[in-house]
Amino acid sequence: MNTPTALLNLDRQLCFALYSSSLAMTKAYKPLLAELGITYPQYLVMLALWQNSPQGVGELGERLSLDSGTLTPLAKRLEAMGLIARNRSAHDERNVEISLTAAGNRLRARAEPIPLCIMQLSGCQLPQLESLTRELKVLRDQLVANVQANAKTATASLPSPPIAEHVQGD
Amino acid sequence: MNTPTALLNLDRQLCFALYSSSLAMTKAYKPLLAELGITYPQYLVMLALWQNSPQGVGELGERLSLDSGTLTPLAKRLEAMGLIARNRSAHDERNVEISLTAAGNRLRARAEPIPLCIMQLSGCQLPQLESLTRELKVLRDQLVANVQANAKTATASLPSPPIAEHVQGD
DNA sequence: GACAATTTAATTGTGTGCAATAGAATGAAT
DNA sequence: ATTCATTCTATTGCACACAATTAAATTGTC
Repeated sequence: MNTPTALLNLDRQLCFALYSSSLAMTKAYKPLLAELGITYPQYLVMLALWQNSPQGVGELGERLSLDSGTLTPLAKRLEAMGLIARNRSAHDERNVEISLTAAGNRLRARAEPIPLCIMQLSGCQLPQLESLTRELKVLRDQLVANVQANAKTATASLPSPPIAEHVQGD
Repeated sequence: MNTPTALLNLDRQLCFALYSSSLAMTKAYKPLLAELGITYPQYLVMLALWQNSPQGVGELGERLSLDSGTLTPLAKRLEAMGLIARNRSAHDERNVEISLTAAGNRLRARAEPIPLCIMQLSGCQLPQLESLTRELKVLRDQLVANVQANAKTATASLPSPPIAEHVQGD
């Protein structure tokens, strides 16, 4: 038997390391955000709004790489909590502008200690976190760009297998 | 105005870098996995099974850090596709053993070119990917361990704010 | 001004993730 | 043997993610 699984080893997959550490990160935030009454994706939306308050749904989606199918219900929940307001733009009625309410602004103060809590939970020093963050952003941008490019040229992604149906069982 | 947002800047958040690159990775896999007829989490389950075929639901959940609420319906879909079988253990009827079917085994051959495709899409060299994978696993394990420990000692997570309600608006 | 093409958000449907609960099986103590 | 706590998987309910479709508003062209 050859070693066909070597490259498919779960622990070698960058994708799984990403996936599992992202889920672990979400779980680390959960109790902290529970005190603010919001979820992790809602927190990301609030972060984006704290930086730039009236922001269109499309803009926000671009920033967070989420589409309207995700953002619309999420924003409605934040609106129901009174943290944000949603209003059609006066200039272009197709756009929905999302803005912080007073309560949404106040929440920022309560969120400020969170980054330090997370840094402690991560067990890393700041420079290490920053370097990892930088590397991940480069990876993300590469993936987005290359996947985009591949989708345009379309067609060939996986090399079509040589119809090899005679595979030895384990 | 002080600079309270500095640490809350979205682009400085490791959490967001993780989150967005993990989503980008999922999107990179999607067209490749579509040819196999499976989703990304289903692919992770198959990776785990290709390494070790009869595996209990609990074992699998531990390996992938997913709970039964996620795994049960996912496994049922893989079963409906004929890629795996689910059987109660003879020794302990509480355990459900998940094993690859012949079709599940055959699928491995078609999955083998995937890692190289992803490596190309990531725009990185192998050593770089390996080092990033290693760093992420360390981070994940740190988070899991520390969050676990914190949950046990319970109570204090966020420092209770000094009831500061007088926040200047933007 | 009418109208086709485009842009934008919302809706619908499927598949995760996960907390909380339920329900069955096991093992230990009586 | 019965009871009780424990250990498993399954179910339920809620909140994402995202593809595909719909619907409304705008722009460009005539």
